[in-house]
Amino acid sequence: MKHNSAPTMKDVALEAGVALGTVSKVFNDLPVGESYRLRVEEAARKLGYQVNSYARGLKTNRTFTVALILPNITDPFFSALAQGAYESLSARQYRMLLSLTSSNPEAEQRCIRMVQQNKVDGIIGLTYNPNLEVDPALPYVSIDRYFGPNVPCVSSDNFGGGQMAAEKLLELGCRHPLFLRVGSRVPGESDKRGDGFESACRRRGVKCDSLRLNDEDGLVEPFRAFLSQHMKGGRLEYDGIFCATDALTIHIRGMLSELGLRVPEDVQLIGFDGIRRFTTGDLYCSTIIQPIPRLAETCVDLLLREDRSNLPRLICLPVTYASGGTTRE
Amino acid sequence: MKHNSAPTMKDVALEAGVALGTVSKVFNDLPVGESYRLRVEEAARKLGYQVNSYARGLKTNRTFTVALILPNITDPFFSALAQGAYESLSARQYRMLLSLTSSNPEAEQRCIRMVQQNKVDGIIGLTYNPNLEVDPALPYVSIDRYFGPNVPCVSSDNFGGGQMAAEKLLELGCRHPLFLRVGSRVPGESDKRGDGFESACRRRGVKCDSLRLNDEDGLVEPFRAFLSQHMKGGRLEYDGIFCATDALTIHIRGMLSELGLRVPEDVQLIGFDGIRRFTTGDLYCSTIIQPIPRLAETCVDLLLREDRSNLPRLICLPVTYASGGTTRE
DNA sequence: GAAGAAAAATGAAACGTTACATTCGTGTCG
DNA sequence: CGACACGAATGTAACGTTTCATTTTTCTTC
Repeated sequence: MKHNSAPTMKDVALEAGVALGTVSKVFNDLPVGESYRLRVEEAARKLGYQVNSYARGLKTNRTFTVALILPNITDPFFSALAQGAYESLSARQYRMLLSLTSSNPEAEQRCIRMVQQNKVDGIIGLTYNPNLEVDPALPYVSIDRYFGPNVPCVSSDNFGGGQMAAEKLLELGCRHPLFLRVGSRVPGESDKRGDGFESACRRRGVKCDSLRLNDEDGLVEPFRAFLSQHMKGGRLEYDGIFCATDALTIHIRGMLSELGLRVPEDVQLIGFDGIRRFTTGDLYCSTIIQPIPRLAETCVDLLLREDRSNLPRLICLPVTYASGGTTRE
Repeated sequence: MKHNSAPTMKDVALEAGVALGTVSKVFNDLPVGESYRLRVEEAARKLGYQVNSYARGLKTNRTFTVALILPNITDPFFSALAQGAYESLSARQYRMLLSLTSSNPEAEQRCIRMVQQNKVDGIIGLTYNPNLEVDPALPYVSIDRYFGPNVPCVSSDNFGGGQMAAEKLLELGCRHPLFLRVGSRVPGESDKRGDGFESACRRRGVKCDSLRLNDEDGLVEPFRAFLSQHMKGGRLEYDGIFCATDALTIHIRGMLSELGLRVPEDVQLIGFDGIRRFTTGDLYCSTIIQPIPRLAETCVDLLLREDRSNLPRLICLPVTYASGGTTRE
């Protein structure tokens, strides 16, 4: 043993008494005479050889690494997405580079740049920056945000989910539905939740109000103000609220009960996402469930598709409704 | 423009009319004449050049990438850890490769192998496999599991936290404490929680029972059986339970209330971890809080320390107690 | 058994960097 | 005014792979 540094293919070739190219073939599962393969494998084991994927990546321009860009990893929706993406990727022998942006457009751009330097094979991104610059040669799949015809976008059926929420609420006896969302910086596919909700109400001939809370102002005060405006004789004008996310639903439920309004007796609530409780795994509220693992898997499938000539522009995955105690059923 | 492939340093050098080495210096912040630097930067911008970190990694043996190995990313404790690790790493311009193992020893070994191939600069691992083979030349920091004198282990002060729980429970009037854990495959630092608890009880002259639930059998039935054995005239023999994790605490609280036992009136509960609720951010239960961001930051610090000659063997970070409604205070 | 074809192993070139030994140019001092 | 020294740019040799044009071996067939 001469060097104390990591053994290379050359060392293995020397040890096994074969040529460099032969060693390469063995580690790439290319046809090699059985006796050679055995000798090489033996030598590699003895030396503790491991392929250097940086050298390999340099030569082949494939790194078997995909970057996942998310706002954060603590939000259960994002962590479920990451878990799903990891599982789909590792099933195909891919590694996952995780980048977190705090929903900050500059951080998003920095991530993209950093990740492009790293020469990943593709990016799955859930980003808000409206004018991200990303190398068009690098496969990119966007979650929940449509960038244009040459970047596939994967999302749940937000419109359909909104309709579903409306129909459920009406079916459960609501007469005055309200749609509630917190204002996001930038339009995304999830805005269609409200569109679907309103469309279904209209079709059923029910008037539907909507309120957009500004998260910079804090949710609490503006919502209180809104509520007091819409109280008539101690009762809330609205008897059903569709909230754009489960997180919002939880907040709203808290605020309603502080004001003495009972859920679901006085007001029924439906959320969106299908986030589940830590350890018990049950839902926080009645909600439209996004198929998170399928969402992640679809992203990976699309990203790693061999034939990239005819990719779908926008994929909407079906959602389902489930009761979680904030509706009367 | 000749190639349609990504521009290289050679292209930049050609465009700027300087030598290859000069371009390299510019991108490594080495001293270069100002006029040259400007020319190179201009050319790079024009061509859209980005450093190829695979080529760089091959040459320098540094990749500015660290692997984080966790059982999963959906458990809030792990995702908080990942978030903290990401923040500490990205502050130092490092990228994070995430590997998930499902606590499966073979998956753990596969991860290590895969990650070693990828020539990361170091590994932060929260693993259970007792005989992991990891390249001793590769910096490794273990979370919560002591591997030996040459692998630094970062954990919370589990023993101290256990003591703290005992003291709190006794102070709040408990006379018959119980320690509850679910059996993990392999010993880790977190086992000391029970040791600390028992030691503090002993010192105060209080008898302390302990129960180890086997998670393969399911928690529910064995715990029910245990409870019924320890009921005396409709009252539980134990008036305070220290659960080894918050997750367990939540389960236990559910089972107790199903049996008509009130928390905290009849039984007080203290958990461990300091997991916080989705969106509201408050605690699930009275608990010993682990300083998760500091835990993560410490791992990164230790891993990226220049001088690796004199690393601490075992670091215990201080924990704190906070009430979360499952104790009487 | 020799010649030719097919199959398989070989080894050199290239991938895009960095690092180092060279060369070049400028300014200083005798 | 020439020689020297110093700083700065240059260009080449690695880094550890893959790939492909060669060479070598093996097998057919007459």
